Amino acid sequence: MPEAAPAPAPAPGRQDRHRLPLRERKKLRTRQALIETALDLFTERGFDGATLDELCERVEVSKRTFFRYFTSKEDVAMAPTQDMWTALLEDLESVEPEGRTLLAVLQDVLLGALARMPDDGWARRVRLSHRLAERSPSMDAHGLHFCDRTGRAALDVLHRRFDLGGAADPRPRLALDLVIASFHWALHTWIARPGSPGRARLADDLRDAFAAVPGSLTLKPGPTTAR
Amino acid sequence: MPEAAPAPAPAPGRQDRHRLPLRERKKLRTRQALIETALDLFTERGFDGATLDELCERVEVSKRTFFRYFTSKEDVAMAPTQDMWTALLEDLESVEPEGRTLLAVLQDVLLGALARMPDDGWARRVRLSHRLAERSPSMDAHGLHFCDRTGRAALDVLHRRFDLGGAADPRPRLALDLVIASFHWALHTWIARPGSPGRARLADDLRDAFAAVPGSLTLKPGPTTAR
DNA sequence: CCATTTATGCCACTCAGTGGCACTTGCTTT
DNA sequence: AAAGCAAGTGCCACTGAGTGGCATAAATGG
Repeated sequence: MPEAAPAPAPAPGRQDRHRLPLRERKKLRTRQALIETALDLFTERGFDGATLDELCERVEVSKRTFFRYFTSKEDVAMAPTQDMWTALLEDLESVEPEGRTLLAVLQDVLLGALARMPDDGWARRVRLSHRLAERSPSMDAHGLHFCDRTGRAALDVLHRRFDLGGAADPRPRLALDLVIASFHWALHTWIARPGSPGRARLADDLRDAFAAVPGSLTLKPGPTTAR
Repeated sequence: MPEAAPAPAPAPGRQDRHRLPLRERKKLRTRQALIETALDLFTERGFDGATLDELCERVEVSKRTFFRYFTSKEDVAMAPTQDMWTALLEDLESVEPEGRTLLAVLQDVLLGALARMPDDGWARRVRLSHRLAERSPSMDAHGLHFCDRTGRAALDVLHRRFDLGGAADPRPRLALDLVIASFHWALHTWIARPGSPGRARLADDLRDAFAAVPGSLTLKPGPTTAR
C-alpha cells in the first residue's frame, strides 16, 4: 500500500532527450531498463512467479532504488499504457471543442494521443503489458484504477475549462466512461489479433468501437435460439 | 497476490438462515463479524493504518482463518457491494428481454438486484465501504477489478442465452459499461448526500443516471467563459 | 576544485499472504 | 452413547512487497 507516490516522470519524447542534463538522461535510461526488463521477466516467469529481487539483480539496481522510480510491482509493468493516458491529459489542456460534442472531443483527443506514441517498440510493450494484465488480477486491478483516476483528472480539466452542465450532471462522466470502455474493447481486440500489428491497427480498432457507440443504446437481444 | 480464491460464498437471504445446519450458521456469523468489525476498524484507523492482526484479535479468529473467508484485506471491506453484483449475476440467468433493448434489460436487472438487498444495515455497510475505497487506492482498485470481472461474466451469460450480434461486436460491452458507469456515478452521488439515505434514495440516483445516458452522446461543451 | 544537491546502496523492519500439520467440533453411524 | 469422519480452525514458520534511516557516490554550480 503506497502512501504517497513520487512524481512518476513519464518518458519524454525521443527528440529532446539529448538536450537533457546528464543526470536526467541516466535516470531515463534506468527507468527504461526497469520497464523493459520487467516486461521480459514477467512474461518469462509470470507476474507472480518473478520477484522484485530478481528484477533488481538483472538491472543491477537495489530494490530501494526501484521504489524510487515506481510505486509498486504492478506500476512498472503498466508504464507503457500510462504514458499514453498522461499524454492525453496534457492534450486536454489545449483542445478546443469547436462545436463538437464532448464525446467527439474525447474520442479525437484519445486518437491524437495514440498517434503520438513513439514507434520504437511502444506497441510491443503495450501488448506484453496487457497480456500480463489479463493473467494477473492485481495488475489488472492496478490498470483499471489508473484509468479511473486519470479519467477523473481529465474531467476536472474539462470542468475547469468549459461549461459542462454543472458538477452534478452525470453526462460528462458517462461520456468519458464510454470512451474508456471503447478503448478497453479496442485494446482487447487488438491484443488478440494474430501477428504483431502496430499502433495504426489499434487506432483502427478504436475507431470501430467509437462507431459502435450510438448502436450500443439501441441494440436488442435476438431470439434465444439464434444459434 | 492471491493464487486461487476459494468459493466466496456470499451471504444468503435472511429468511432461510434458520434452516441451515449449525456449522453453516456459525460460518455465516464469523463471516459477518469479520465484515462488520473490519468496516468499523478501517473507518477508525484508516485502511492502511489498521492491520489484519488487529482485526483478527478483535474477532478472535486466527489470521489463517481470515484467509479462508476472504482472499485479501481489500476483499473483506468490499463484501457488501460484491453481494449486490453477485445477486445481479444470478438474476441475469432468468431474465427475459421481451422486446426491450439490452441497455434497458441491464438497467432493470440492476435496479431489481438493488431492491432485493437486505434492509438490515446494508446501506450503511456499502456507504462505509465506499468511503474507504475513496481514500485507499488499493481498495478502489480491487473494487474496480471486481466490477469488471463480474461485468464480463454477465456478458458471458447473455451471450450464451441470446444473440447479441457476434463475439466481435463491441456494442454489448459498451452497453454494459454504460450501466456500470451509471452505477458508479449514482453511488458517488449517494455517498456524498447529507444524512444517511437508504437503498431507495440510491435507486433514485441510479434512475437519474440512466435517464442521462442518451444525453451523454450529444452534450456539447459550453463557451469557455460560461461562469 | 570544492560545496551542495540529488540519486543510490545497504540494512533492518513491518505486514500481507501461504504452506503444513495438529487439533477441535459438528455431524453420522452403529 | 461411543466411535469415526471430515470440515473448520489454530499455531508456527516462511516468502516477498514495501518503507525508514543513514551512509556513500556522483552530478552540478560556483
